[in-house]
Formats: sequence, structure tokens, C-alpha cells
Amino acid sequence: MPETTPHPSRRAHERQSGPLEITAPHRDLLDQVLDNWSLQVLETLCERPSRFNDLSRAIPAVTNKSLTATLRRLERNGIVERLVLDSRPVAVEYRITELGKTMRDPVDALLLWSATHLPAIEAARAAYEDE
Amino acid sequence: MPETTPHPSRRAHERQSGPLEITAPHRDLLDQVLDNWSLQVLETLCERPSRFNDLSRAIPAVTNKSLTATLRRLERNGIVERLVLDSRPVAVEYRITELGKTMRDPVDALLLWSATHLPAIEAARAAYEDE
DNA sequence: CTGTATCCCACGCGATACTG
DNA sequence: CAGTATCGCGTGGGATACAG
Repeated sequence: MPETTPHPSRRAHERQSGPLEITAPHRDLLDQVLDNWSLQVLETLCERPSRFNDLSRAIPAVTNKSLTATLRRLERNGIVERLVLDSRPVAVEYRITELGKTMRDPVDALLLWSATHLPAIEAARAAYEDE
Repeated sequence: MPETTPHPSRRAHERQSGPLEITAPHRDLLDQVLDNWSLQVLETLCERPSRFNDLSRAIPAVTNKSLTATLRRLERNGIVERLVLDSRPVAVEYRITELGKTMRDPVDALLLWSATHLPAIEAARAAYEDE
């Protein structure tokens, strides 16, 4: 062990607080994968593979442009896969990948947190407006 | 016509796939709390209470304007609290609240996911560019 | 059906300057 | 020290039309 370091300050509080360190690549990744449309697409594809228009209908507020961009981005990151079915008029199916499935737990943890604490947060908002 | 049955199937696959349902208030909340600057502020305040300029220095890339906006937003949501210390030239200390601390676990889960799967995702990106 | 192509605008955010 | 005020630009994303 190369360490009997005389400057333990840095290490010290990192240990105390555990992980939580945000570097650029991680921030990039989260930005590409946690946005509004991405989560809704993930939600839908976790339930069943879907075609483009299925997704469009499942997420009424999304436009073609945004849906396309979202799917491309998720595909590029290996979160969803795009399958061109050779049927008569072109059909394309999107499905979540194994890699994509690994997002579910952390995302669900987040949603669970949100569900659990939303009341407290709305109370905080109300209190804030009052003062 | 093998259409997706709207009513009864909904329940069914929800149970299969578990939670993960994104409603507007939750999406709003996550947007206000998971953005770039917010996470960095949280990261810093989880380690120690800090003054405005401490945060500014700890997060070199942030501007006064964005830092102020971020802090106000987090304060409004009860995630951080703002304490005006009555010292000579005004001093203000920000610290994370108990409610704020409840974010750590889900956020860490996310960062852990990111750290774990970033290699696979970068591989997916490389593969995507190739085709 | 599955997208692409434009136009366009709101607004997030940086840069800069200024104040109590 | 702890912000506020103002300006300006880049871009994400909606609306719409069109193409393979």
C-alpha cells in the first residue's frame, strides 16, 4: 500500500459521502438517456416492442421529429434496437436491448423516489411561495 | 386484426414490467432536480455546507446566473436551504436538507449504472458510427 | 408506414456589467 | 460577498409539409 499520505483531506470527505462524482462523459450519457421523451419511450418499450406509430400513439405529445431523434439517440447508445421487418409497406420495430433493460432499476429507483417525496416537495413549494 | 387490447391488457403488462410510469408532475420534478448544475451542487453540498462563492469555485464552469437559478430552484423544492449568516459583509450558507439527502440513493444508483455501463455504451456508439 | 426537410420561435444559458 | 440586470446567440423542439 503506497499510502500513508500526509494529506488525507481530499480522500477523507469522499469516503464519508461515498460515490456521487459527476464527470463529463457520465453527464453526457445521462443527458442523452434521461430526458423527457427517452424515458417515455423506454417505458413503452419495456412493456412491448413497438412500431414507430405505436410509439407515436403511446406518447401523444411527441412530434415525429423528436421521436425520431430520441430513437436514433437511444439506438446509438445501444439502449434500443431498430428492426426493419421486410413486410409489404415498410415496417420497423423498436425493442429494448439487454443494455437498455439495465436502466430500469436505477430509473425506477428515481421514479420511486419521486413518487415517495413529491408530496413533501409540493409542500416545500407551497411554503416557498408563501414567504 | 391483432390489435393491442386497450383496457384489460394494461393492467397485465404493468404487473409484468413493474413500476416505471412517468406523469407530468414527476417529469417536472426530475427536470428541476436532475439537470447538470443541480447534480453538481448536490454533490458539493453533500460533502459540506458551502457559501455561494465556494460553490462557484467548486463548479468552475457555472456562471453566477445559472448558479443562482439552480440554488433558487433547489431551495424552492426543499432540497437545499439558504441560511443568511449575520456577519460583517453578508454571508450566505447553503446546505442540503433532509429531503435533499433522500435524493442521494437514487442518484447514486444512476451514477453507478452510468459507471458500470459506460464502456458498453461507448462500444455501442462506436459500432453505430461504423455501419 | 416511417420517417425527412423546413421554418420558426421560445428560452436556456453564457458573457458582461453593475449593486447593496 | 452574494447576488441582479441586460443582452445576445445557439439550439431544442413544435408545426407543417413532403418523400420513399
